[in-house]
Amino acid sequence: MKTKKKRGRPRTFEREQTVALAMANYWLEGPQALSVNEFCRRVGLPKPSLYREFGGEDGLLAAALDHYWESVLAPIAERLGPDRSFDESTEALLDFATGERDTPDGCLLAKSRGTRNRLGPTAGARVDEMSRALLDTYEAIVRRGQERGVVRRDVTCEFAGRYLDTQITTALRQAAAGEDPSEVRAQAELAFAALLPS
Amino acid sequence: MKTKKKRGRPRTFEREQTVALAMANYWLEGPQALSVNEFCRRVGLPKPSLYREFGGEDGLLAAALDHYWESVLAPIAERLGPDRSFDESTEALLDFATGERDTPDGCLLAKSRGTRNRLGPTAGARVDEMSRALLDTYEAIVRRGQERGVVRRDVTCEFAGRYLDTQITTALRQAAAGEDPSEVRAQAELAFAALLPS
DNA sequence: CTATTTAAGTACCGTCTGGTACATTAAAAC
DNA sequence: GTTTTAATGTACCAGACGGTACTTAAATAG
Repeated sequence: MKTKKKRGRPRTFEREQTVALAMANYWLEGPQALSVNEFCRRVGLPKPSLYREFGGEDGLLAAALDHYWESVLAPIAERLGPDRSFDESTEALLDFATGERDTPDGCLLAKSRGTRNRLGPTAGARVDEMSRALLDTYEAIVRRGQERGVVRRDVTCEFAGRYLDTQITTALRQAAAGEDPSEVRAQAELAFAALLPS
Repeated sequence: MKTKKKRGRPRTFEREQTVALAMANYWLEGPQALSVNEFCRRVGLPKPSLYREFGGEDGLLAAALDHYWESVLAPIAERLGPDRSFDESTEALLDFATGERDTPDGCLLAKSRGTRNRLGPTAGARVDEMSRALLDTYEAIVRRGQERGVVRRDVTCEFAGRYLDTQITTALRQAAAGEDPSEVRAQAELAFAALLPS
């Protein structure tokens, strides 16, 4: 299909770049702390352009979350695949939570989950989907660990998956709050140790 | 000393009652979610009275936090005294975090800590003091547990105290988010198990 | 050329926020 | 009585918020 020329004024709006900027800004400050006004001011974008493209604050955050999933979380989740051991997987998760990075501290999804009930319907639904996908990943990690005998079997993998989720979320929150990464990591490792066979 | 009569119009403002209402409302909704306007509207209090008594939002929250400490946390902390075993202490903490109550879910101090950097100077200082006092309590609980051999000795009691604080804060946050109390309790108990001797 | 279509961007809307000026009221002091 | 003091409460402030009407600009269609 040929891209037939459109009729009106040509678009100068760069959607991808705007979404990336939205992700970076929401990531840095948290969804509740960044206003539409402030974001438009920062990136030099007229508000009507934003509203035409994203429908409003809810749509902008949803687009930012989608981009965050595609560019940050999905690649990490993939690398937690079945060829990795339980220890390697938890190690990788802790690296993400507390490692040195050029990106903001913490996790955009974790910050969004922290204010879940103050999100719009679209962004809220995205958060729920992604949380569900993460939980499934954690559950699979635990299940493989149980099969290989490195995770205790007297808890269900669903429960242990939720426990893993809770502990990682906690570590991400601490990292975002600026706590000492080595302290955060040590506490998380202690929490993970509760999953080992007794 | 005799209470000599004051000169101007007599005061009808009830400070204690207002502080109690402020505590209840901040507890229920979180410090960031309750505006001065909304609070005054709810309790039928003119804003100038509030500003004369508390100086502003910061002072009101600080007063509410003081009241919370005196009426809620200090009585609990006292009951965690040296006559209690480690298990009894953690049990009592979990009861506070997840038990049935007539008060709001979660903990006003925990909610305030979650938004520490958006607090005013006075309320922020109160939060820091109370957090410090809690940490000391947790550390003492761990130390007694170590002395009695029910807590592993290969971690410092400072570190284990911070770990306890992290886990209790997490449980309180989950409870405030409306998660199933038995699930919250089970996860916290698993996390506490990491402190037992191996 | 003119008409039409589409995007860009100024300038505004109503609502809420934390905070306050000021007129009013009720007591004690004289 | 009048004056003085201190509390009350209406009515306001400037600024920020999410969102939008409308003018202007830039392209194609005829």
